[in-house]
Amino acid sequence: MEEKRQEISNFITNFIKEDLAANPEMKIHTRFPPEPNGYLHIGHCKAMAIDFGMARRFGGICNLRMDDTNPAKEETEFVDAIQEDIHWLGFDWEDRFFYGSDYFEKDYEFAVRLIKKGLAYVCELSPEEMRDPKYCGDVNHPAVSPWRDRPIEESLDLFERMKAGEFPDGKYTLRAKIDLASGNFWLRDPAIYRIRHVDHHRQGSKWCIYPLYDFAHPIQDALEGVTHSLCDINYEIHRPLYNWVIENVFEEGELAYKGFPRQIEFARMNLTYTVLSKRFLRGLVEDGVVDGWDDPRMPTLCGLRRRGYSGEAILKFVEGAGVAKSENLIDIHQLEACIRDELNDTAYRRIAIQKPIKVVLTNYPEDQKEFFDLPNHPQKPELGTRPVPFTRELYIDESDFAEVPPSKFFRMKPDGEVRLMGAYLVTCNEIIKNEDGSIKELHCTADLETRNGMPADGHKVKGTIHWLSAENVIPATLRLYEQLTTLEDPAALPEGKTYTDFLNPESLKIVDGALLEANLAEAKAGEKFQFVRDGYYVKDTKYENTFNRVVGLKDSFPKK
RNA sequence: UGGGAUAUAGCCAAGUCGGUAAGGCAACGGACUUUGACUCCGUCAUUUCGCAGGUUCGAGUCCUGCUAUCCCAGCCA
Repeated sequence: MEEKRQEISNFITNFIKEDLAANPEMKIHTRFPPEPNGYLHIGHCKAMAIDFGMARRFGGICNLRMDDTNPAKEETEFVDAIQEDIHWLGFDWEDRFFYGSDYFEKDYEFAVRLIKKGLAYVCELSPEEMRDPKYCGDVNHPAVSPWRDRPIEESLDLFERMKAGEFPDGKYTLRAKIDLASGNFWLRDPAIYRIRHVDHHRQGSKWCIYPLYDFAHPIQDALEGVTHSLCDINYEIHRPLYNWVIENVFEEGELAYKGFPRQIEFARMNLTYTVLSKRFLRGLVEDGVVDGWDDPRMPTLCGLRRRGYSGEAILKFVEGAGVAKSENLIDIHQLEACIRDELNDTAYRRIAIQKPIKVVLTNYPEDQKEFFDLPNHPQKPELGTRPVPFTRELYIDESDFAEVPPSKFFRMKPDGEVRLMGAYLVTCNEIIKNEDGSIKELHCTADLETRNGMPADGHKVKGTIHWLSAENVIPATLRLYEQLTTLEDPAALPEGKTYTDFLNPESLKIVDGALLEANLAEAKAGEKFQFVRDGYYVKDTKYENTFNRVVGLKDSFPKK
């Protein structure tokens, strides 16, 4: 099974195989470079699975690197959360944990090197001017910088003074001298350093100039010995710039392999009904729409974890979705199928009654109590059984009774025989109603000749329902979750609308007054169960006697 | 209109030298069932791989020309 999964090929493995064939000595080295400006969500899992997965598959290694070159956006608090989530998914960077900011000194040296080579210059176009067509050009006209031919010595001096803090934000930039007429805008002398008088979360006030991604990233990759820099397809257009930096910054012998690191891009993953916009998610948290970043409805890893997803199931999903370059919108059913598969195999079965109806067995002695052993898992006897008490007064679920049954209704109905799972066959004789016409209780008689649900004469009984003795219940709260928005394709947001316009008002349904098997009071937070005929639940880590539904037995998301 | 990319079933996706369209999800039948679950069996691209031509004994794979969609002009990553 594991081996088969390893054998699944995609275009990235093919590229790496080629590279390996050309460089038999090469040890595959990748990196996962999240920016610590938020929580990891399921979209990040794809990159993580590819970065760590490729290294694992080819016997190589994968670094973890916090990409923190923009001091204005990054915070220390996210760093720990990111590491925890990666470990939770089962990946490990061993001792190779880095920060992009570790390389600020080197970045600076390399920038100086570029200036000296005449490949970078200090530009003093303001941000506004940079956006002005007069200077930035357009598809048919090249960009212009009046400072492009500034003498090397002058650029060197200005750059040093930029570093020394002599100038305000935005006054100067360092630009790579590449091609102002390129059709690829990222080659039109991109800025590689900017002035920002902002404290960095790790470097404090040491720096007031910071390198930009396009300059810093290839350098980080190269310095760490990364051979394959795998990233999402947005960076495809940046690849020529990535290669330019690698080729022009490093001297002969400074790189482990000629032509490497190599950047390879893949399409990011989109999921139906799942908005991964950080701004939207933050808004939900700030506006109190959800419980926090770990609200079980959130697509964050901590949210999915609290919902009851396992890292294994999420990875299986990501791997099943595949790796390609085409735009995609993956059906959320595919994620659900993965966790349902796992839970069906591992979850202990317990009984929960969402909406109780009292049942009185009129022919069962009031002072009698017996125990039936119910299996913890129908297909796995090795998981054992538990004794479940049975008495004259029981509860069944509202949905298991129909006063006027539709056709093919095999559960409890007037004068119909039904099996109480693992116990007796019973027949409903009488419906006792409240004054308002609602059902107060059902009076039934049990066929006391049956044991463990098998009729003495062997006749077939189609319906089986679950039940709990009135002496064996604890009140509990069930939380049933649906998708946060009603938008099937998050990319198809109608013009002028925001995701908030599509919030699903029924994304959380709280069922109070449910009855659970009393032994569930002792369940540990995070433990998972299947509640008979209802779905898979996990004991909420935040609330007493509260269970979050992970997935229903069938789908929880709407059909088209 | 400049540059970059993508196009195989309802949704993903495999398809190394051209050799006769994997797999998963979803769906639909049916069997089984002490969870209407699970499991099992079957169906689900055959004038077909965005469209149109061409090369070839043979094309999803090669060539030519179209079309559609997405991304790019941050001193974000």
